[in-house]
Amino acid sequence: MMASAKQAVRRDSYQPQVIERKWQKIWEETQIYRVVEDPSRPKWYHLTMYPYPSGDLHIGHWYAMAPSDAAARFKRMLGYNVLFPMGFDAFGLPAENAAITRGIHPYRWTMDNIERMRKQLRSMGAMFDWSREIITCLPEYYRWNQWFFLQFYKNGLAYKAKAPVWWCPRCQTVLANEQVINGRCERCGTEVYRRDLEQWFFRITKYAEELLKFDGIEWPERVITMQRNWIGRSEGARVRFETESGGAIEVFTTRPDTLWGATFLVLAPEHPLVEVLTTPEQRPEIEAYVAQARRESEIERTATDREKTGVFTGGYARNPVNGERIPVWIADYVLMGYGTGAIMAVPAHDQRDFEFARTFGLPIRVVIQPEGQTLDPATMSEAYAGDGHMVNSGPFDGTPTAGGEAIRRVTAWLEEQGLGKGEVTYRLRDWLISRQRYWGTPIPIIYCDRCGTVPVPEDQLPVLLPEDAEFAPTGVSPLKTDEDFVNTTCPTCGGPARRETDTMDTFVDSSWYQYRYLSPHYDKGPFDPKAVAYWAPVDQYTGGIEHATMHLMYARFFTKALRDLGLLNFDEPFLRLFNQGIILGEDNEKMSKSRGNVIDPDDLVAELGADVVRLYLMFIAPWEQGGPWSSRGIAGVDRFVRRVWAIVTETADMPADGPESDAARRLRKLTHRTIKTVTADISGFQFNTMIARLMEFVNELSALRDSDVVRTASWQEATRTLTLLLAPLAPHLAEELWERLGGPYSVHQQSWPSFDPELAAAETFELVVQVNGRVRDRLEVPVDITEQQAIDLALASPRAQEHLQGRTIRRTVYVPGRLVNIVTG
RNA sequence: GCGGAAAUGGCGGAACGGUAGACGCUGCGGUCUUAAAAACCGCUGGGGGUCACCCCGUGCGGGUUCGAAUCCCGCUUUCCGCACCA
Repeated sequence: MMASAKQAVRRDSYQPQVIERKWQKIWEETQIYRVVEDPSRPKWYHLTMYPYPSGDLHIGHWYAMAPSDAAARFKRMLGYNVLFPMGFDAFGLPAENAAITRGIHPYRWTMDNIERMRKQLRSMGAMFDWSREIITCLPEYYRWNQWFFLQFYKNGLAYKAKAPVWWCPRCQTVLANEQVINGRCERCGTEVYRRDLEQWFFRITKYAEELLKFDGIEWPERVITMQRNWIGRSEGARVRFETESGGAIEVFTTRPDTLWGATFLVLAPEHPLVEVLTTPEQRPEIEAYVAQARRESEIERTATDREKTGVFTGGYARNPVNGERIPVWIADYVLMGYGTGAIMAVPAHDQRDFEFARTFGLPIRVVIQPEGQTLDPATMSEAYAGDGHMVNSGPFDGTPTAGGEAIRRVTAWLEEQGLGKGEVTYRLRDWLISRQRYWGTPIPIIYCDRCGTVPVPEDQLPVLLPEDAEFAPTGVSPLKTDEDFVNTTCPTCGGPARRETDTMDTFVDSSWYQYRYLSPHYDKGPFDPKAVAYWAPVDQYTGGIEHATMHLMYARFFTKALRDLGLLNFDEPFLRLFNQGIILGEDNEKMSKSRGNVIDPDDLVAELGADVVRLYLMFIAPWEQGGPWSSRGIAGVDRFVRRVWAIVTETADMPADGPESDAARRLRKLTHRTIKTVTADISGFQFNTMIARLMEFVNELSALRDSDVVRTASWQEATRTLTLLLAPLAPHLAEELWERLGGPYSVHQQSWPSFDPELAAAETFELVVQVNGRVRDRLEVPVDITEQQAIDLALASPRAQEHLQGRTIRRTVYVPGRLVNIVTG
């Protein structure tokens, strides 16, 4: 007897390995996640950032994708036609490194990784529509990068210019920022420097102003702020300073009202006029300084806390507003990439200029006096950047600076005098897309001695990456040395010509992939306009905060550029954005192989099943926050799942022939209250509190497990509802339970349960009685209690009375549904 | 450095300006068992106590408010991004 009962229990215990495999197979056979355009239903496009195929799916991928899947499934149960695609961001540096260090071709390495990761992704049980998979390193994808490049080129959005790159003189190759370790080449340890190279740019700055507008999109405020700061709009004026050695230095200043206080100019070390202005006696020092600056990163150069360095060129310029002769210096904190690469230094009113002037003994002149005090350059300890009135400024003496008044008047005057003009500049720079690498999209340009720069005609796309590339251990791009690739004929004159050997930044691929998913195999253009009309733009985008500025800015730029080319008819690619946090190791540190704190999702799936992993990831913390992994924590979720399994399977075949007792009615109310709160939670991606509510619900069911309530309609409603509420979170578990409850296939084609507001409403609440803001009593009262009744009850409370002894009541504060606060004198 | 964010028990976290610590973990005690595991039940911020009670408590220092974890000002620490990693 005992033995067979135990066996029966064991045979019917929760076996995720069995049910997960079973349902994944059935879902695939019945293609329930395949989606097509359906104008009869509202669409919902949920996009989660596609992974780089680095090798194995790690827990971070799960953390991005599993809750996204739950959100997408929830929308589907609400009746939306939901598109939830997946693909691979397949070009990039690691594949090329594997080729160099291990002799594996980047294509092989990448495709093998994709094969493995695809399997791992399937184990998650997500509703990805695999028929729409995209892989960016395949010609059917990257030819459209080339096509976009050509459209941009034709429309002045792609251009070539010199820009600095990290150069290793030993390897004779360009290095990425991450390949430069403490100023040295990661491969050979040689000290590296920045060298100018002709490279391709996309003119994102044309859209700087529009990119500052976030109308119609619901993005986290912090991302919007970061993008605003990244674009860095400044209003000011451009002013010309004539030099004595010929040529003029143009500076941009946000404070034209301080022009009379400009006592020297500072050029970026890379500024073209440095060469002209430098006097013979200053030359050795200047050249040494320029060489030094080329070894420093921008972060180092612009650090405001380090000691100011710089060198006098020996040259002078004229301050256009007062004719004063002022020296021209160079300093590394001035960057060629911002403004004009030259600044006028006003040490009295700019902190960096002040420190520079103090370091080198340059004059400081006060031209803005704050009201009620007098600044003296000799005794000032820092620059004064506040308001006041102009002094030592010729015709403008006495002009108040408050409200930008002085800036407006001086700018107008500069324009009148022909000395300068009002201007807006941006910190945002044009997007440098050239990479001196093999594993990327070839830039479709041909150089002909006779015809110059010639774009590859559209009908000759794609320009294919040569397969038989040689990967030198130095890292020199194999395209450069591939004669068959480089040598071609000019499309215009038919003469001998050379191909561009630079490839594109992988951010080009990810700037429009959201549209390729809509018609992944369309070959008449980058996307089928009909599919775009139905699905685009993305309704919900989810991914890491690390993409706040670059990827998300580039994708916005692409959408606006494609709109202006007539390819799209909307302004923004992603209507809503959500950034998930990161999962740390059990030691609260970032997961890394060297720390040995990496959690492998494959192991967890094998041991506990995908549903438990999914649930735990959603339970661990608020999704936008993330947090440390805990083996103990996931064991708790495993217990929860087993309890759900036991309660539902044990009572699945129970007849609902019992009477609806008070306990059953209370359960019914709890069921509806749970639907209400859980729906609100999942709508806002509050998965952790959603699961906590479900745990409370299950704890209650557990308490009733051995009572008569299990034989009631209320119990059946409760277990069916629980299964439906779990469906987005734990899709396999829910499907299996649904089947055992006798529900029709598939639980994922059912509607999200709705609640009866009357049943979900509470009948009483706990009225808190405070005296002077401190809790003194709690009273169970009906929800429809009036203010007067609540106050009377509070005043009558013996516990409150104790604290009211000998005091005068000044006032009472009533918060409906919550509390009464009695305030005494 | 610049830009962005965060800080609550032993741990992860919960909390429309209104009961701080839901839910889970850990720990302690118990039920069941020859025993253990599992499962189930109870307790679990600190201090005091006359044990149906009081005081303290949300990184630190101020402020606003009848009332502050929550809002404001000033700090500290930690994390993320900084344009060729993706």
